[in-house]
Amino acid sequence: MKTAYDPKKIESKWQKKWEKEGIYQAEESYVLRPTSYVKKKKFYGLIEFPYPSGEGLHVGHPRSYTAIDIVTRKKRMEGRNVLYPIGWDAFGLPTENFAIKNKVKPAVATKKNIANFTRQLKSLGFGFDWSREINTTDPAYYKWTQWMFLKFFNSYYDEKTKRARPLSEIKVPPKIRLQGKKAIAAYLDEKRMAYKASATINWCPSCKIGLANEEAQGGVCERCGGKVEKREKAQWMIRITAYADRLIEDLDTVDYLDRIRTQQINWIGKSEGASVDFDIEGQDADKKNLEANVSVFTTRPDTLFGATYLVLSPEYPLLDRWLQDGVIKNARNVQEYREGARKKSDIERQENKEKTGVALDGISALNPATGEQIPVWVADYVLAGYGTGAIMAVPAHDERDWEFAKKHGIKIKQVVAPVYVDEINSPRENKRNVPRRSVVCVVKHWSKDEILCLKWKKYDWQTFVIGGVEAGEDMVAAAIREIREETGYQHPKFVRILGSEYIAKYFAAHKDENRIAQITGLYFELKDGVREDVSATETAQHDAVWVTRENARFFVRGAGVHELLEPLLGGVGSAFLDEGVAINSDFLNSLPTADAKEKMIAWLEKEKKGKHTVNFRLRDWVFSRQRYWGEPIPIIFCDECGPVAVAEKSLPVKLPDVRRYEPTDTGESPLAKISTWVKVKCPTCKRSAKRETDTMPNWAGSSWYFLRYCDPHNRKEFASAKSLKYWMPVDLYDGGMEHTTLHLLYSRFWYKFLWDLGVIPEKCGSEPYKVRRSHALILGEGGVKMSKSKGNVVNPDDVVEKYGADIFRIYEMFIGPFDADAPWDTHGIEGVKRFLEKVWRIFTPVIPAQAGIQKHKHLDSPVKPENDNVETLLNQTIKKVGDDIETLDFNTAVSALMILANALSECKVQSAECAEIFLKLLAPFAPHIAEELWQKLGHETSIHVAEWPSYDSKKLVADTFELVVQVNGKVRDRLTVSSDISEKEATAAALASPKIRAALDGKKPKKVIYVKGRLVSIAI
RNA sequence: GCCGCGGUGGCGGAAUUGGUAGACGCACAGGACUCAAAAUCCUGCGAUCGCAAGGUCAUGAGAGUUCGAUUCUCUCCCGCGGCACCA
Repeated sequence: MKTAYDPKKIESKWQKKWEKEGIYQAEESYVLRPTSYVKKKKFYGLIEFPYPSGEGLHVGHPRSYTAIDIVTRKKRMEGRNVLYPIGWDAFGLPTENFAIKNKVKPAVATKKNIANFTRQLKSLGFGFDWSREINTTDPAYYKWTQWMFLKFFNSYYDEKTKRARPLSEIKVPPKIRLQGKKAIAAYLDEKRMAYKASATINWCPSCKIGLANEEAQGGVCERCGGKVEKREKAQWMIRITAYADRLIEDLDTVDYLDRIRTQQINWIGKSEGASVDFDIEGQDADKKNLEANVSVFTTRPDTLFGATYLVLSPEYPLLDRWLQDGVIKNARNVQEYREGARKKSDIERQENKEKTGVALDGISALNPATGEQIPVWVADYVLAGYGTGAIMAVPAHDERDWEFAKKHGIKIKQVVAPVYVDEINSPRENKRNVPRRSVVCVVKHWSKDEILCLKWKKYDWQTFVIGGVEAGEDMVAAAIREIREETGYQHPKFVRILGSEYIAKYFAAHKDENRIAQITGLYFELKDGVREDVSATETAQHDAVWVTRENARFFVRGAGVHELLEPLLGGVGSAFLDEGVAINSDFLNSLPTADAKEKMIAWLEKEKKGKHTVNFRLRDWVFSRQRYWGEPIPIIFCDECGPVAVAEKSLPVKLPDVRRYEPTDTGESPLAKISTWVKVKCPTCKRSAKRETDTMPNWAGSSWYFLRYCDPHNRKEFASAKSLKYWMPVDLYDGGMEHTTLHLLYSRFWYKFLWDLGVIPEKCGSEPYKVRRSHALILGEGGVKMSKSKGNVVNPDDVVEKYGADIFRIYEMFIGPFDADAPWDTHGIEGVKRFLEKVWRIFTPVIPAQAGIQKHKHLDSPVKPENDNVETLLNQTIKKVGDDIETLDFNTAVSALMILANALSECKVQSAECAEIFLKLLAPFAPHIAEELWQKLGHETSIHVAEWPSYDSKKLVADTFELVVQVNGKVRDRLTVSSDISEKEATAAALASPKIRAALDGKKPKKVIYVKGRLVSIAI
């Protein structure tokens, strides 16, 4: 009797059995069962452990979990010792807010939410190893989070070895040691990896919490979406910036999705340049000469000659002193401006980009290159937090400075590059076959008001191609006139180059098609041969100058000159050109031919006026949260000893069980009110002291959870070295893009730090995750984001209730490419339902007849002879499904299974062998139905520990194939031919075809191309 | 503005190193079975011309390379994501 496919009947049955038998439990690395091998290869698959919110599972969760479930199931079937763990990232705001609203304790709410999540996850049949379940709010877990915080507290970053080291290893300079205990302590405090400092932080007034930079992207709170304010507050900070370089460099050693990689690199924002010291001149109220200098950071030291003023951010520290000492004469204006800037929120600063500022009266700076006195300004377009908080402004070469200078009437001076043209050979020859030396100059147009301007001496110019984005036709005409006069050359050619369209137009007008190719070649030459990163777009947006002349020297004005010309020509210096005359050409000529930036840095270093500097956008990690539901920071403040670490043996510092835990407006943690908890004795001097009352951000617990999974029940260590050596690094980690600059960055940093200290064995490598992939969103029906307010949220419980786990899982895999957003489609899931029903129908009737597993040598031939034989398709499917799982192309893997099922459904009789293979391929995707049918086939052990099928590579190709015959690229005929057909035979067959003969129409083929196994292409 | 990704039927999406564009699924239409419905099965399904055989046009637009381009190159347009007064 046929029974209908009823997921409800089978799914919970198998879920219970699998759990009871523990088939998904990872084997310990060191406890070996008699049946397993000593060197069983491991596979560590990881998903981001969920935050157990009150809302329960979202349909987005299973997309990630099913994907990694499929991969790990395949690995298990391939004989790997698989670790696919699960746990809870349970500290944090949403639970706390939920608890406040519903008047329950966060711990209680968490427990309830976890129970609900557990039920939901189990109903989906994931192969998680529940015996390793962890929970960040469990004191046995956060004990180690606190322990690690103390590692940060008690370590410093050794710049020489580029590694974090224990603070005990630091060598305190004798000078400081002589100053006594306090000085030593202060010295050490400054070096700590975790340090408390007063800083301007992002404060969310609605969450009443300080946020890390990463959590306040775009000036908006990551949690509630509200506007973020600036607040001055003493905060625990973690020195992630020390690792900025390594966090970029080591990306080369791992396999991350490209966009994850670039996003991290962007976020860290490395830029290389120089710091330049400007001497400041001025007098204080007592007419005493000021002795001060302002250091700035610039990525364009080569434009130093063009620096015509200096700008300080409103928060610049020296300003306070100068205002106090009466150095600044217009103190009132300056103070007013600073107040105004301080009040502005980040958003206001972003929205209103008009450049405001105040000149500092009574102060000037000296340009170290020109020796010129330049004004000093305060303006809020300079950010306090980046670089030194001050800049040198080069209005001729920086848009922002340009805008500011124009508005406030500040002098603008260009840096001009003289160019030697004899360094490059032309790719083409002139009419007399003499190799012509030529040069291509691409000059960025830096403002709308200025036009590219050429200065030339009396040279014998032959050809010019000149143009400018903003240059009008009249400008070109004027330039032609000028060049005629100057050179006496009567027929210079000018083209306004804006891209190939313009080139084509120009030369089409002159009926000179040859030239088009030449010009196009020019661009290729520029791109491929000279400088790769001059993109086509860039080329089009720049003015181009093309000059063919030997030993010519000319000057080109405009920003970007050096960048673009240097690598091309190799011989450029920097000089400051005023009114067309190179004032400082002596300096220029004294420089060797090398990169202008480097030359300038070398000069600065020689003159002790600056040095090579690298700057990062990344800031230190703000680690304090003024909320209750987080790990207490295990620090005690003592009036005598300062911040003191809680003794290791006293960990964990448990969260006190309290009645009231609402946040406060004062910026203090609710814990501060619990005096019985706050008052403690100083661990060092035993005097009365106070606990730190801030808690950690929820990124803390998630920064190392993957390590705990390796050895989750260890009471002596966060994980044993042995287990870490075996399991780490994670082989495959999937998570959301939204964590790229948060959790992913933090945890990489955290891991590197522990690795530096050696608490993670060297052998594990410096990166925690070998492969990082990212799933995309599941959108609501119609392609909009799912949200409660739109009422388009799909609840996984409902889907499981209606369709069962297997259909749900396959649907989510089939919905589209794993890394592309896809809308939920209520009809689409019906198709998957039909597929599994079909699978059920195909295999149930045959099974009773063949119980006991007989191997059938020959697979039954399909009903329809024109179908390829099933054996080939079977082998192709084994390959396809296996390969697709490796590359996470689940949608096409499911499609391949459907194709095979469709073919099998046309067979009159099914063989057990074929059924077994099909079910094994299906098992990772739909574990329940595969297991049910598998056991009906007579197996007693689970299909999920059965061996993954292998394919016969000889049987991937069918006996015959359809040979396509093209004439001039168009398909004219298709012939069914034997797979081992030779080129000669194929060509002959093609030419013999009547349709082809008709298409040839008596003409003789010029060329015949044969592509093996595919086509014959005839050109006439 | 900068960086990254993408643009293919009514829809989600396939297409190996350039080699039959539209696999698989959905929706839709017609048919078989049925008293009927559901389920299932069969057929069709990019546009256009044609009774048909077959032809022509089609992968955001325009060009280029090629016997042959969704794929490679160039330009332009549009969408998404990230960063953004980062010097």
